[in-house]
Amino acid sequence: MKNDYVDFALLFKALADETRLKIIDMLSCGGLCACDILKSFNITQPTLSYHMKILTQCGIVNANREGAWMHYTLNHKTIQRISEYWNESTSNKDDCICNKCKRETDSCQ
Amino acid sequence: MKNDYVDFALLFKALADETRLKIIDMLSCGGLCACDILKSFNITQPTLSYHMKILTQCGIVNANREGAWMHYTLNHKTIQRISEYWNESTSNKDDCICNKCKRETDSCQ
DNA sequence: ATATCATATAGATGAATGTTAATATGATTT
DNA sequence: AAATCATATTAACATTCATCTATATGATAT
Repeated sequence: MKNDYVDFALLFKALADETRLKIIDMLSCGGLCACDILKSFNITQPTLSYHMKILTQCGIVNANREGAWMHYTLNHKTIQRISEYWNESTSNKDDCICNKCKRETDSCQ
Repeated sequence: MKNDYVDFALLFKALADETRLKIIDMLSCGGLCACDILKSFNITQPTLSYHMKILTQCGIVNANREGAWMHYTLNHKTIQRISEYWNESTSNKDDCICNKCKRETDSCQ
């Protein structure tokens, strides 16, 4: 349970940047290579590389080398997990953590 | 369009922290006051106040003073907006930004 | 009005983040 | 094997973030 918070905080951290949100949007109807993505931004190539690393390491984006190019696609499994987490975490549920907190004060660490 | 990225980056930034994710989870089946939330964490009262400010300022959490207490609830409108943004941004769409980028190279700033 | 309880603000601090220039690595072409 | 194109890594830097202690404010109870 606590691990969930850590894991998803990491995923949301990857989404907490305009550049990366735009990259995700750009990948939504198919893959692109780094050089194509770069054209749409006023950032240097190392900066893009840094952002792509964040997106790939947390599993939101897949990276595939195609010769000299890196081809990036969205990882829809992770995208779905984020969606599900958000829906579940923000909706009423029987085994809610808040009930637990009311019962046993120290159990929510 | 660009504003969307900035706005949602701010919302995801608010979600990019374990403590705040847990607070959201705790509020999911009803409201709580700050002092009750505080009991579940090993943080000081000012630190909690800081986190609540981040969550309320971006509109994810509602704050209502009830006498000496602050009563916090989830703002389901914002929560829904986040859900919709994520679904739309990560799914295929006709007017996708990537098509735009392919047509006119400089139009994606 | 004073004391107490609940919350907010200010200032300080160490750690993490986003960026760049410079350089390295990896793949393709000549 | 040398040159070139595409991408990654390193080191440095300014900025932002999460946290604390100390203090202030706001509300209730005595």
